Amino acid sequence: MELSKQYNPKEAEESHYQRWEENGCFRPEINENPDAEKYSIVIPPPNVTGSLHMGHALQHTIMDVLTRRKRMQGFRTLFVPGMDHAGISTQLMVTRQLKKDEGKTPQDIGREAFTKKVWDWKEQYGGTILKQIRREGISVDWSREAFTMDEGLSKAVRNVFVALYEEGNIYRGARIVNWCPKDETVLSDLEVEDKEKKDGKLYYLQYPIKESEQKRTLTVATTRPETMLGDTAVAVNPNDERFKDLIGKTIDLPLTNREIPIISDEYVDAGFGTGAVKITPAHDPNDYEMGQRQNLPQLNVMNLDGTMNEDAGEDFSGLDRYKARKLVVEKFDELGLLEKIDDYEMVLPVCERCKTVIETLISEQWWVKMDEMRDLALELKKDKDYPRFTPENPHTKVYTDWLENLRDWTISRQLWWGHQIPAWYDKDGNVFVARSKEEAIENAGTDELTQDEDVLDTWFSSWLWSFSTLSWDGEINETEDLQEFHPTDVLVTARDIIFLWVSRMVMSAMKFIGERPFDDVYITGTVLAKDGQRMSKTKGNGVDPMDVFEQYGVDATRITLAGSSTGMDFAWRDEKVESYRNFANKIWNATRFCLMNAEGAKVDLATLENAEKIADKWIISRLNKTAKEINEALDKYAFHVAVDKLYHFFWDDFCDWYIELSKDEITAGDTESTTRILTILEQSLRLLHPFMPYLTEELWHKLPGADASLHNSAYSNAEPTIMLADFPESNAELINEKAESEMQTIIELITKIRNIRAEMQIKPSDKISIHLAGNPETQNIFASNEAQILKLARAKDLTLGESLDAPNASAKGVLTNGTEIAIPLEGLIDFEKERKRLQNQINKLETEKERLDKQLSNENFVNKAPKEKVDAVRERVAEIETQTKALNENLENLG
RNA sequence: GGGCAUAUAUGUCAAUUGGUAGACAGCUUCCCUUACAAGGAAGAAGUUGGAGGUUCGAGUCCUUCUAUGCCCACCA
Repeated sequence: MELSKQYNPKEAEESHYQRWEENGCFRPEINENPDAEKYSIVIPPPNVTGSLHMGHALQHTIMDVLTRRKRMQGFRTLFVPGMDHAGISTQLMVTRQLKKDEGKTPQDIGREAFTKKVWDWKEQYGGTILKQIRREGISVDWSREAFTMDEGLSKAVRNVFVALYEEGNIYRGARIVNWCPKDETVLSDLEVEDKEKKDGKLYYLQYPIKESEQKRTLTVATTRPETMLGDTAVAVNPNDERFKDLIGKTIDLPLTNREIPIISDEYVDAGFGTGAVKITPAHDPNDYEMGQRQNLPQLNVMNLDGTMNEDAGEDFSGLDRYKARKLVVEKFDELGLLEKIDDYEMVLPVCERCKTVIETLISEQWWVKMDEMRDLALELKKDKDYPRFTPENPHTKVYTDWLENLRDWTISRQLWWGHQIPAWYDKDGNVFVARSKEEAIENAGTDELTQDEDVLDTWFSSWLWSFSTLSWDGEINETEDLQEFHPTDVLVTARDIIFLWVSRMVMSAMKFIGERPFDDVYITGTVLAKDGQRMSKTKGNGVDPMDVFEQYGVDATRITLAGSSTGMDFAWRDEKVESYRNFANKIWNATRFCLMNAEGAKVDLATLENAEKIADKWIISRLNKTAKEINEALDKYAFHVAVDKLYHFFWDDFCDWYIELSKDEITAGDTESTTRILTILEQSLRLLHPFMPYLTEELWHKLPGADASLHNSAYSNAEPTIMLADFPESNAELINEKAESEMQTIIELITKIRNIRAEMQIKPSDKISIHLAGNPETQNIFASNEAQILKLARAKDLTLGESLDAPNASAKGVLTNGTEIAIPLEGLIDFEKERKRLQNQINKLETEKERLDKQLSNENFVNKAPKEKVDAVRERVAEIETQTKALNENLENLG
């Protein structure tokens, strides 16, 4: 069988996924071991809007690496896929589409028709996402795919709502809220973003004080003059001497016919602005609170679309808020009451989705009291230390701090896309919260009921995700999946939803399941654009993972992402994927080489245990050590360490040294050697598989002897696939430090000779002679590897002895263990060049020795540092002395 | 305003508990050697942002400064 010279990812990516899926490899049921430990992960459901971005690819890769390794280790694994209906975003997008296609608004076509359109939209774009998830190669169980609007998950939402309502943890009430005038819905605090406004203004308005003889005024400063129409007081600090006499007096509020009191409140900072604050309880959160304290009336002057209402007065009613602002300022100017306008940099709250500046206003909404659930989550962290964050810092602290300051959660949204609130009203406005309309009718004793128009916040369904995806719906509370897979093992997600989602999942699971939703939380870094900026559509600096898949292959992309995953943010670089694309090609070609010579051999694990030669013992030791390091790294979520070890093991140890050292035997068809190299290759492919599933599967099937007998025992009856092969664990007995150090000496020798050849500009085609002088043990090592040394150093003969037997006209060198090297160069040697070369090496060593001598002459170091550190320095000094001595002699002998 | 993180070779990033700094890409020289030029061989390249301190020893710990980023809170 002959492989092509280059790896073509597309071929490998074409068929395997479908086969894995059809064979049930992604399902936990494939595991036949009744006692298998379980491992489960639920995917953070991507929004049905848009498509997957690099952050998804990163998270998904990491979850899949974890899952695939555990599966190979024989765990009963479940990786649940799904999507989120993403209320506001989706409604926003479909609304835009509707406007574009038909020039209509949702109201024009009505609730039913609109939601149908959203479902169509969901089918289309959701379908794209599902395709993309498949392309990523992640081993999710599609038979358990979930969507937050599914029947079961919706039932869970209703039951949770009713349960919380019945115990008084959900209530309806008018409070000050964040309102998006464009989307015309309430937003929770977490859905509001800050936006810098550089050209902001601070307006100083003079308010006339009633019954003051000299027409005194009190100046207030505001960034939102239009809200003065809703002012119901002016507040000053009680200790502010300037205004003490004014407290209790009243203001004739311009542009209105209202009279408002001047009050005192500790909240006012006398040192800021004018020291007097206009108070608008209906349109500012701080003013709202002061209003509550001081019993001030709330005057709502705004409509829900951001225009002013009748209470703003005739002149303003119906005006857009910004036009109203302009008009208020103009009128104050006309009245001679506009003191000044200052430039003022400020931060404006905007809607996270549509970026419209939000308004704060009073509105009747549904709320969840979080106190009890918050305490459950805090106790879980305090008593059991769940969930454990990676990286621990800063997430643990941020998480607990946030919980400690948690406020009630606004859960209603004025949208049509989502779970409609299970509350019904009768003619008199009495509310009946129930699991269904029938139940509500029963409770109300009438069927003249109308359901609450609003839907629930998207997060009110996704906060149940860890268990609602395992078939819990609030009626069936004990499901097999729940029993088996909850709590899940780890949640892998991005930083920005720790509060929105992670913390809420903990609270809901503690409340409704009575246990944590996951043990660990791995927070990935952000994938930044090449320029180090955040990727964004507006900047156009985004990189689409699908394009990268197309160009470099899925596997190269996956291992790039995993290799970059230190928990820190990192900038995306095409060069990085390119080097892993090359790595994939390297793996392909190494396999190609092995297969070209595999006649009569097949994978046989026994060949790992009976190695005689140093090189074999060495590579087996390296393999086992690498397996150990990879397993340890993955246990700690140190993905970059695992990738680094794999890369260097495969490329440096296996390809550059082992294949080269074994080449003669392999090409000669020595069956034991070919069997062994195939076996080591096969083990390497297994280690690589979680990162590079397609390539490794493609190659594995080409290996003779790769069949179901290599599966983990939990999968003996499954169709052969590397994804069910036993993941290599490290066998401590096969880690051989002696072989590693002997091999190191051989590598050092060959490298040294190559270095001499390069520096002395010996042509690659010129075969040299090598003279070596060293202790008997070293001589032995070299003697038993003579053929390989000759080949890799491009030499014709090797002379070994206790002392050097070579002409003066030789290039010389010395190894760390004191072994001397001479390469005769009759006529070719440039003595001046050689002298320089030797002197250079001596200088380097002496610089190092000077530093070490200084350390050793420091009594404090010798006395206080650990003995092994001191000994190591002494040993190194001894090595340097031997080497410099030999080099100096060589230098002298040059004449 | 508060909190946190980051600053290491030209670039992007690593560096387990403090033990004297590595990878990839790029660069220089040589080689199409029968797995791979998406390759092989050999190299050059860093006062670890600045300044102090603790320590026998600091990229790592402490203080401070500078720059950048993130989060939280929002004084009108």
